[in-house]
Amino acid sequence: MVDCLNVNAIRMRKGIEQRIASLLKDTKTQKQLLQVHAFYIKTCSSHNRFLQAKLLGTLVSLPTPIDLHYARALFDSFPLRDTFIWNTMIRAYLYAQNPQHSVTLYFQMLLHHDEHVSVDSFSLSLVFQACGRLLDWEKGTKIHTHVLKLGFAPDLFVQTALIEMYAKCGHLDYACKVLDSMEEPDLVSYNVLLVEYVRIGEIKMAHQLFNRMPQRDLVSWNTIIHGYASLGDVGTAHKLSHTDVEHRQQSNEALKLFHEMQVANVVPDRVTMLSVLSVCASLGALGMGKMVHEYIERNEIGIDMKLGTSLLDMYAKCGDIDNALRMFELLDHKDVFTWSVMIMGLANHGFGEQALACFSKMITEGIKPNDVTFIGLLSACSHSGLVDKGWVCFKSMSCLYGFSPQIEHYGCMVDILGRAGLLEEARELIRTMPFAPDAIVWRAFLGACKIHKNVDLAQEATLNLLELEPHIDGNYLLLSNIYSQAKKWDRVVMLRRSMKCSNIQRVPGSSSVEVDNTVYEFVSGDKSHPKSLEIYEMLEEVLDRIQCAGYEPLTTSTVQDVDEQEKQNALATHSEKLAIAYGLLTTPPGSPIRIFKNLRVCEDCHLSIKFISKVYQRKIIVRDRNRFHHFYGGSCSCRDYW
DNA sequence: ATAGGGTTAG
Repeated sequence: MVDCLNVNAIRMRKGIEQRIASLLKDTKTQKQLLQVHAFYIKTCSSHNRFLQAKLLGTLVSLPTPIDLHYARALFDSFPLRDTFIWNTMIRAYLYAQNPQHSVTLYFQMLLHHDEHVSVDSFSLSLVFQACGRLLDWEKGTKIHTHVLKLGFAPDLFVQTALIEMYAKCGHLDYACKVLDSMEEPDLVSYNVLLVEYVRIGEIKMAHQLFNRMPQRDLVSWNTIIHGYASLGDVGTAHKLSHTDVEHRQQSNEALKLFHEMQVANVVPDRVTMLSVLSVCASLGALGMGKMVHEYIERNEIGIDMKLGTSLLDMYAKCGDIDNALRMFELLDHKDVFTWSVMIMGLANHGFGEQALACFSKMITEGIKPNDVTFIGLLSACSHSGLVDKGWVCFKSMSCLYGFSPQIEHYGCMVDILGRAGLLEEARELIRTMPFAPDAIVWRAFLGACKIHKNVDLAQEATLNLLELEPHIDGNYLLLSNIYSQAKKWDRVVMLRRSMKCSNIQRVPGSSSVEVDNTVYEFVSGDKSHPKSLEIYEMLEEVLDRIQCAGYEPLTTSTVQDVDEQEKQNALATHSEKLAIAYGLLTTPPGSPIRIFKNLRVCEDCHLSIKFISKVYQRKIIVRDRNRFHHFYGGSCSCRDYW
């Protein structure tokens, strides 16, 4: 009789345990887990280590962020904790962005060997990941000695974690040593090192490693392509002070690798698409970007938030703001990235009011802005001349949203004020802001001095700018422009001379135009195109026709004191005019022409493109260094405010 | 159990 009861009790208990285990399998949120936990406490009179481990393990593996206090309470409530449970808690801290606690717990674990808890290869690889994230090389090295003492040196996962730890802490040499010492490194061991090379921008080292890898998988290809793509992006690579040409080379290398990857029969996925789209965005290659979009649709790669944001960004940066807006509307889920990209896109196209409206809508929908969102907003105000609204944004940033403005935000404000002609106010802001002004701030101010023809303020700004960036030709040219506007030719000559003395190379202005998915590039006076003759004939026709319509060359925007005819000749063959002539020649009437210029458009080109858009009835979209100009029917979307 | 992804001033 007694035996029979026991058997039934055991059966029942087993049934409940199975029920709990299967409930845990379907647990998706912390709330659900709390319910299962409550059920466990109510029904399981005795402790079950297996189920406890499962409870904690499920909690830690939830796709949503978890409450670490609850996880820890769960962990502390277990009377007997085995290695697996300890490891799970270490993992919980690691995943919840609290690696410091992972390390602490690891050391506590070492002290608990009386409970027959012993560190294993899982504990070690987790704690190395934690050290890596903390950049704590000293602890990492110390724990490295545990590996040797405990005999885990040959473990593949431990070795891989060691590589990552050393690499993240900046000791690439040690990381390489570990890799070289491995008898059978697998793909992941190589990939973690590859990722770290790319992260620190060591693309050459990354590529060398990539070349000597015994095999390459999707992650390897995506990593190296991403490496080139991110270096090719002017925004991120500025810190590394690469030139435009280098950016372009890196972008093209990314595209080349994308091609090689397909030749190697590795099927690109959404991650690959993100890199390729960012390359299209930075090159301004709309045709290529559209092809990527089609590829995504054809291969049924779902457009999630990240991919959608990337597509949106590509369209905006390639000048196709309509498709950018369409993409934005199509997305069901938008986060602060998506909204910020849209705001920035509208800002760069000169749609200031729409950018502000977009921000309001974002707030209504409960999305919290971040510091980047405010860069977009302020830049919208600056491109559209919205001074008061700019101040409101700037002030609301700290008052309403709790951000303290960074130098980028001050830079935008300086630009807003300066462009609007409030030079003294801009100068005062530079003086009082809590940052030492950087080159970008001075350049913005100097640009404003140029627009408003203030030689005195320009001079002071230039001294500061040249101290910070003595090797950038554009800085000299900016001042040279200001001098020549004021007809101070002796100063212009002086500047030229000092440029020559310092051996500063001029970056030539160049413009490109995409025809049939091929990008053609022109420099000023370019005769290298096979159809050069036709292009110049076209250009002559264009100049004739716009002159009939009232265009007069703005020779004041030339930088040399030569005679009027020479000035006109120099202006007439500016790269953007050549690119447009080629566009008119090769694209069907009525179709839009998209031009990309590496520098800012000069005033004469801006004026003549307005006329061309009217005479030839074309939409002409120009992306210059700063923003987009949409020319149509004789006027420009910037309303001459740039 | 370890590896890869989207926004940033002119």
